Amino acid sequence: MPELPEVECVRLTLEDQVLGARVTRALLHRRDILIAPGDPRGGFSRQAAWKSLDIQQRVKGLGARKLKAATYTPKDLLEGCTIKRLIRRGKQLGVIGECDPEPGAGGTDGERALIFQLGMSGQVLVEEGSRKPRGMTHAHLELRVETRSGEPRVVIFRDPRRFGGVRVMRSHAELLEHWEAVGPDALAITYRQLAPALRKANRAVKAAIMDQDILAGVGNIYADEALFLAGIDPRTLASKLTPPRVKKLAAAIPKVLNKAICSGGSTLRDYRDARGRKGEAQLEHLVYGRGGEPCVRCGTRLKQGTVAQRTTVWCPQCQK
DNA sequence: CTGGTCTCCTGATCGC
DNA sequence: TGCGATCAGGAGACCA
Repeated sequence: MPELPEVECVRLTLEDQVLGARVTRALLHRRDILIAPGDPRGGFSRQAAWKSLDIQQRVKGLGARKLKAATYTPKDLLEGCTIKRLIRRGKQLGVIGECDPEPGAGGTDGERALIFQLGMSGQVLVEEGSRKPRGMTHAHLELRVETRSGEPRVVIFRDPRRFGGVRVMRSHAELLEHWEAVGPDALAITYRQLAPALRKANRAVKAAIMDQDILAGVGNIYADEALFLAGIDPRTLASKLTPPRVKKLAAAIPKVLNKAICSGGSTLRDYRDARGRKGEAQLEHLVYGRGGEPCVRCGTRLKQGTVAQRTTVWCPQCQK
């Protein structure tokens, strides 16, 4: 379940593997993973997409369907583009492509961008070779690329449960505009940014820090970890937190995230980085997944319950 | 408007 | 060994 550290690990691996590579072909194997610009959940409704599913269909011509759909061209999925930048905000991964110049025209023909949202089970993988490996299931988008040194590689968006998706952005600027609506990145969160948002939040602090509009990047795992580190009961009303406690929390969040990045992210079930490697941050979880076990700090039995509709573990002694 | 609840989806795991 | 039930959870839709 990718949260910020896992997405950052994928980003770093992609940067290493395919920065500067040219996308020779974009293949969409499943259309309903696309999220249209401006549309909350895509130009293709999930049901309509399911009924009209065309396996291995090339992107071109999708817009001709009688769905209330945005029209996508291969270029929109970066075909003919060079991968210029790999950026991240919260749990979202942005790929910026610079398009090849049109024949006869000077300069380049602008930019295209994709945002990968991994959801629960999404992966972005880089494989050697010129096409997706045989037998790989749930590979919804395939970008065949040629690296700067001429090696064939393939970037694959794979997402068994399809809680994730790929957002099509017409330009780098549109991507940045989209991200402005998201909260500040959790890795660089400060007390000054966090405090006003929490003061207004009339709900459990755990729900508040998992709200991507308040803070981008914290999910269920690291919410529990950060709250433990800060010594705050996850059920505490966010608006009732005193400034010193918010300060503690603002410090704890980047701390747990950074630590997890250094360990390669948390692999609980199926998280892998872009090279298919597991992370090891799960070995360092102090509370997540440890309900009923003794607190590492005081030995008290860790409590497990539901907060903000999520399984939550905390120490009744250390977290008030 | 805010916050709580429902829902999407598949694979892993568990009890019998 | 097989199989149904249960659980996992990011985030948009929906509703009070």
